[in-house]
Amino acid sequence: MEKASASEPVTMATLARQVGVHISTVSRALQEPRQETSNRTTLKIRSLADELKFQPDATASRLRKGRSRLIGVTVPNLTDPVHATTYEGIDREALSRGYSTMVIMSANLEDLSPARANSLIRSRVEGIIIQDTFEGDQLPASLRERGIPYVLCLRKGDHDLSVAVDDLLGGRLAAEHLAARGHTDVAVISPDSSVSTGRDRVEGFLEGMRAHGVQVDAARIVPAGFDLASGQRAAEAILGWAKLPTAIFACNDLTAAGLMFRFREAGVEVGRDLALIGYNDIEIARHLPVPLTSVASPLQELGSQGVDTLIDLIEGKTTGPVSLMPHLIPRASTLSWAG
Amino acid sequence: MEKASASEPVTMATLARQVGVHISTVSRALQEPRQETSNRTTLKIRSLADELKFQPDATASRLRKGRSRLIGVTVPNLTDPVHATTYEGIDREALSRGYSTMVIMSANLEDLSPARANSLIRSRVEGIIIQDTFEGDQLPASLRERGIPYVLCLRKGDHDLSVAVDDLLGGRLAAEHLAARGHTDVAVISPDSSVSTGRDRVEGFLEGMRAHGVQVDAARIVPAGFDLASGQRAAEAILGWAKLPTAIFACNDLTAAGLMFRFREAGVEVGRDLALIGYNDIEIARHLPVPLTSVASPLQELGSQGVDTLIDLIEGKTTGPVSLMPHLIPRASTLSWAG
DNA sequence: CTGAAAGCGCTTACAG
DNA sequence: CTGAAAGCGCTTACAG
Repeated sequence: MEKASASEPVTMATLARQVGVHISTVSRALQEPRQETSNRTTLKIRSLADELKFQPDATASRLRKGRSRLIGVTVPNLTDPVHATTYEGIDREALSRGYSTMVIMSANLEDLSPARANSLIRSRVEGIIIQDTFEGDQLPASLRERGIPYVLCLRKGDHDLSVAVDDLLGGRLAAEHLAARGHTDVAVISPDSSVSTGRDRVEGFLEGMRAHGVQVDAARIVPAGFDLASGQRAAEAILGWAKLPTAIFACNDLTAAGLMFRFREAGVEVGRDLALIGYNDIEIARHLPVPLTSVASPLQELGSQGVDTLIDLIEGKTTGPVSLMPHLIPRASTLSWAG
Repeated sequence: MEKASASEPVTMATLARQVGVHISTVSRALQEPRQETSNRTTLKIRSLADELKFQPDATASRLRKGRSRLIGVTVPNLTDPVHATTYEGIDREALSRGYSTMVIMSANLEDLSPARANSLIRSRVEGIIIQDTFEGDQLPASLRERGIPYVLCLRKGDHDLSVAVDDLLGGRLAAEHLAARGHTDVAVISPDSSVSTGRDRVEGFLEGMRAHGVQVDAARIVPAGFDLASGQRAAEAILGWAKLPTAIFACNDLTAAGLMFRFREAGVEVGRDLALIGYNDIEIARHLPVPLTSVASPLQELGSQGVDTLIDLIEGKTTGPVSLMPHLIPRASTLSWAG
């Protein structure tokens, strides 16, 4: 509650004065990583720095070195556990590589124009991980033009280096799982088609079903978002159909949970009456009343590879896109269907 | 993919040279907020800045001004929607007040010592919002000693300015709701008692029940965490009791969901066989198979008040602690109990 | 209004 | 090893 009287901030000049050396000597003594030494001056400087709890001004150091060791991250929001988990992976890896991260939630901004990176650019981040790209996004081109290294993470773009899960494969895995269980009348919940994850999962699924001789009727593709409420609305729509499908691929775990909950209200038991597959295998999936079969994405890993790729770019190393493998985790929501 | 040839970065010096004026004139012309003007030089500078997509180096500006306009935030993690939502509220308000935020996830750090704020201090944040404090936390004292303004948000501490929901009241609301429905045999799921939210909710609840003449047996207080899995474990434990309670206060929505799911597996239907109350009213609460009665916390509001309070502190204004009111949202999980 | 100078707190070649 | 100087990109009192 009480605020210490704002005493003069401790700078290297303070330490220099008190030890009686030149400021450049202080700077050298405190250089990270610290070398083992028995130099008395160095030791004296370090112990005084500890005592006064000196923290060097990163602002000044960045300015002088021309390197911020800062990575910018743009996310749509952090309340979606998919984005939060990926960002956690990014931050953890960035820390271990000696970088800090700065995150921008585009949900908190007025518009999604390239301007959403401006505050990051002003902070002179060395590169940007774009986790919130969408169809028609101008940001990547704008960064390319300015020579700022960037990587798309989670979602892909048409002409940009991306670190993502192979969502086409994920969709196919879901299709194969259902096809192998004899499902031919299936529906797909298609989340926001302006982002690659939604599009690819649906496409991979349709392709996978086709490979098994099943053509999914366009009328059985239901548009939705990435959340619970839209899953419930989708269930509502499906309940109005003349005939229920025997299986549904939801492209997203929260959406799947919404479907499951709404169906149950209507007396349709997922697993028994209807097979259901989610996507990402977030924590809740395995804990739902009927444990949810889901295509697991290695999200933490995704974030950490995103950082590694970006740092390669920053350091001028050659790198390529990264595509991580999803895998399907079968659970009761697809296993107890009678057929 | 291709990286633009890293052309010379555009600085104010670049603009000055091209327009043929002194750099200080450029600085003045680009000062925010921009004044309307018809000064030709100013207009020329601004249009060149736009053309070259000049973004002033905030690092340099911060150093010179001695103000970073940066707020640090420490959170335990961001995968918990409670913390993510609060942080979103913080970031939104900070933006609208002209500040940026920098977040530290303590889950990504080796230890929780006061050192978790060091990178924020090195970045010269003007103040810190501590969202992850716990019993015995040394960080607040350490910041006080250094004269760095800070506010506890969400969780409270013993001697620190905090912006929090009145969790004692929240616990009491839950107790009153249950007592009014005739429950006398109740259990409490007590999350991590090293954080104030857990302690206060339990204490308020016990007090509220006592006010209605109900003494909760210590054996009916079950320790747990803030997540689904620990709710399921708690349900497991309760299912082993000789007699089930008629109502449970879970202190957390995810924990409540875990209880609900595990009970259902065991044939115990929440709402019908057992009343259940969660806390925070996160999105999932209303969407659960049995909609969950929950004590709603205004988390976005909490974050935004946290920022306002911190900025008051930074600007040397007098402020006091903020306590926001929770309110109970009754749903089926407590309404259909037969009594 | 504009220019010239000083300085924010560091780091780093360059001498000694 | 240490000191002295220059400079990173800004901003801001001070002159003119």
